[in-house]
Amino acid sequence: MAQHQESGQGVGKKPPRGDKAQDILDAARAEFLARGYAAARLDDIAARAGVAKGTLYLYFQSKEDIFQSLVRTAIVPNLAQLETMAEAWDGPITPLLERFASVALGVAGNDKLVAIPRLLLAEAKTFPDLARFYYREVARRGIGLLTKIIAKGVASGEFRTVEPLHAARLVIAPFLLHAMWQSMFVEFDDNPVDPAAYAKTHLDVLLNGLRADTGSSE
Amino acid sequence: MAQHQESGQGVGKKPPRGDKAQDILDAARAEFLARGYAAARLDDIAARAGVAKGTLYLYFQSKEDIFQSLVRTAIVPNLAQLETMAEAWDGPITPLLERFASVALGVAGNDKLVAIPRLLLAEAKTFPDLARFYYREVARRGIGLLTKIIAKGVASGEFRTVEPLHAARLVIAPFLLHAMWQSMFVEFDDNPVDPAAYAKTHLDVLLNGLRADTGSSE
DNA sequence: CCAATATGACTGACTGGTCAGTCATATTGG
DNA sequence: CCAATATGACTGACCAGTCAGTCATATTGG
Repeated sequence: MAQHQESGQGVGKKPPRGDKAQDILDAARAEFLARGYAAARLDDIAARAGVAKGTLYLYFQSKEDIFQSLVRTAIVPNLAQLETMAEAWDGPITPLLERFASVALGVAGNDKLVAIPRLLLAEAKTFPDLARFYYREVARRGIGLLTKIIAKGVASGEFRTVEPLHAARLVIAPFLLHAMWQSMFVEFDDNPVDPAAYAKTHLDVLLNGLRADTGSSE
Repeated sequence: MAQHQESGQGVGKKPPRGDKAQDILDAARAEFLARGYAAARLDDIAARAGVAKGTLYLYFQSKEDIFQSLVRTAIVPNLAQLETMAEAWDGPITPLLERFASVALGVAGNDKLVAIPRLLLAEAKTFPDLARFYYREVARRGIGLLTKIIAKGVASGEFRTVEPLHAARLVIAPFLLHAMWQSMFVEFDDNPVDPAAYAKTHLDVLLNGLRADTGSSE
């Protein structure tokens, strides 16, 4: 019974196959997200992906391998793009940070993108290799990028003297909080914040706090 | 079935053993923390607590009940204390926020305290009741407290006009980021930040950003 | 052009191990 | 001596991973 076939529907000829591996990863993300790594069942992942359980093993070695693939493909692809943009940037830093914030706002509100770090947070102890990978490819890289940008702003006198590594964290922390809050509490959060307005307040306060114009001591 | 009760428990005589329920909860926290809820084994929890598996069921109904008890006893007890302090506070808001920050710094660096929200973040979808409980008793309450404080600062003219709910989040976000970063990456973080210095930079930038003295527009 | 044959992607019933929860028995202390 | 408390071997459900079999499609050769 049962076959598949995506034949008929065809977008053109009849590619007998969409990318099954990708279907499986999408299904896996949804299941892992909903139940956690340990509690997610391969039967459910297979069902959601529209394949039989055995098929999973044609594309992946094990449940763990599926999880790993998921994490490895989740390196926000924007990161490289942001790096290039930052590299080329010439004028004042403030608008560059504003660009960053709008990207961050999009990421923080996108459940698919937030899902991976959230899972990894829960499973970091179980998959130290993955945690290390994520640290290197995403966390350290992202913070490093921001650190350089802030340092440039400090050097140019646009910002007052702060430890750039600290300030870099201050830039993204509010987005992280927002993402976590969302994913835990959406369903029953009375008095939810408007993400765009929140981001605006954040940047407003942060930039005002970083700006060199106050004669503040210290 | 099953009943528990901590009857005698006496602090007096010579309890050959302290409060077993508490021992079990401590052991459970450690195991849940290390492996996640689903992967933690009751056998291990029992072993770590120094009791037999059956004993767990004299004190708790089920694995889920243990987890729930853990979360319910984790309401940072400081919260009530902070609420009282804030209530009574009279002078300028800035030093009050500094007090808060130092408490937050302690919490963010304490693995035992961070463990619970981290677990809950992973399991929120599986235990919506617990998530709601935590939202009401910790998250909303904590944010509410900070919101009121900020609002007072805005009303008094100490801070410029900002949405207090947003600013409240800005206060704690960097501590959350720190806690998450720690628990995921400690083992291989080259270039770790000094928590106290980081907190200092945070407050410095935030307060400078909130202060009403800049003639800045907006 | 159309059998006959070959291929391998895909299936899903099955197995073997794991673990939450039970309960008959043992221990403790009043 | 008998509750109350504690034990740990046991059971039944559950699920990751396997593998013998199916069938749609491709290839061959008549």
